Amino acid sequence: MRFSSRLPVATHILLCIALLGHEHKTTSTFLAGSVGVNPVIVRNVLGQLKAAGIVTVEPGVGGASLARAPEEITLRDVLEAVEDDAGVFRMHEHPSPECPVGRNVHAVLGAELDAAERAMMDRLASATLADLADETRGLIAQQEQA
Amino acid sequence: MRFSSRLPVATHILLCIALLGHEHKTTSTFLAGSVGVNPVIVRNVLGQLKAAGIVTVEPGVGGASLARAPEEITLRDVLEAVEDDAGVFRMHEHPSPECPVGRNVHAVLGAELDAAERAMMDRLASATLADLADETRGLIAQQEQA
DNA sequence: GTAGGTTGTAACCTTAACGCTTACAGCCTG
DNA sequence: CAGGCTGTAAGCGTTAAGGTTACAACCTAC
Repeated sequence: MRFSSRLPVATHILLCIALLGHEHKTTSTFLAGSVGVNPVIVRNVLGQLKAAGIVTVEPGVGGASLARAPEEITLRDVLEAVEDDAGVFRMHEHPSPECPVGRNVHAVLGAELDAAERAMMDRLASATLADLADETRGLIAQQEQA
Repeated sequence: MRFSSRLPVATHILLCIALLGHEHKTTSTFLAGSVGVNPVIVRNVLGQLKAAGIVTVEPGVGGASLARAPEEITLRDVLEAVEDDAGVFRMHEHPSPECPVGRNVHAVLGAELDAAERAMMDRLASATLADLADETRGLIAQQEQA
């Protein structure tokens, strides 16, 4: 039971664009070098972020930039951009309709699981790309001082 | 990015034990019938719940019962019993240590993802088996009335 | 206009996880 | 001792993720 690494990869990409975009051309090859994955994966993720209106990509010339202010991009936005929206939890498929428990477990447990998922999503929605960029900038400054 | 169905299966099993345990012998075969899966899967889940101190199982004679009061069993307990504790989110493995972003993304993003996971876990911890059993009992009563 | 670098996809492969099933040893009660 | 149950190992099929290669479409520089 584990999430794919698409959210971390996408966030890494966005941080690179936000922090390094002014001094490097953020091509898929450059980003792939920082993230440590194949450039095709970067292009796929970038495509999903573009479809969600989070970034713009220059075909031909190369490079990506943010389509919105970093304050307007939350981790929830990123997660929903790169993962399918089928929900986090998956019920078992064939509870017996003859059993009084099997007949109702879907409704009772489903409500609880949805609430748990919502709690996680709300937390992710409270973290913006601007927050993460600021924190990262702080760490970089510390490291340069040392 | 989806969870396995072990948590729903385990919860279903516990509800059966809590609600039907006094009138049926809750063998793995009986439980498998209600849940709609193979008896071996029930035995495996039951084994994990037993290891976590949530149920007791009678080898030989057959049948399972709750080891604690339903009020003392939360969905979080169940989740931790049946899923490995490696954490929900998984970072990408090879961010470049040469890139200032790659060097710090793990710390910055990891803290945020941990907080989101904790929010979900806290929500699950607030739902007890007693709550779910009560709700289920309510639905059953409604259905019998109709 | 052409060469070089870039994006956008499609196709294929490998690996890992999940769930299902069969099989069998060990245990208990009637 | 016979029958039913638990505990567990082993193998199979499916699905998803991630990596890689390949190639068409696009843009800029020369």
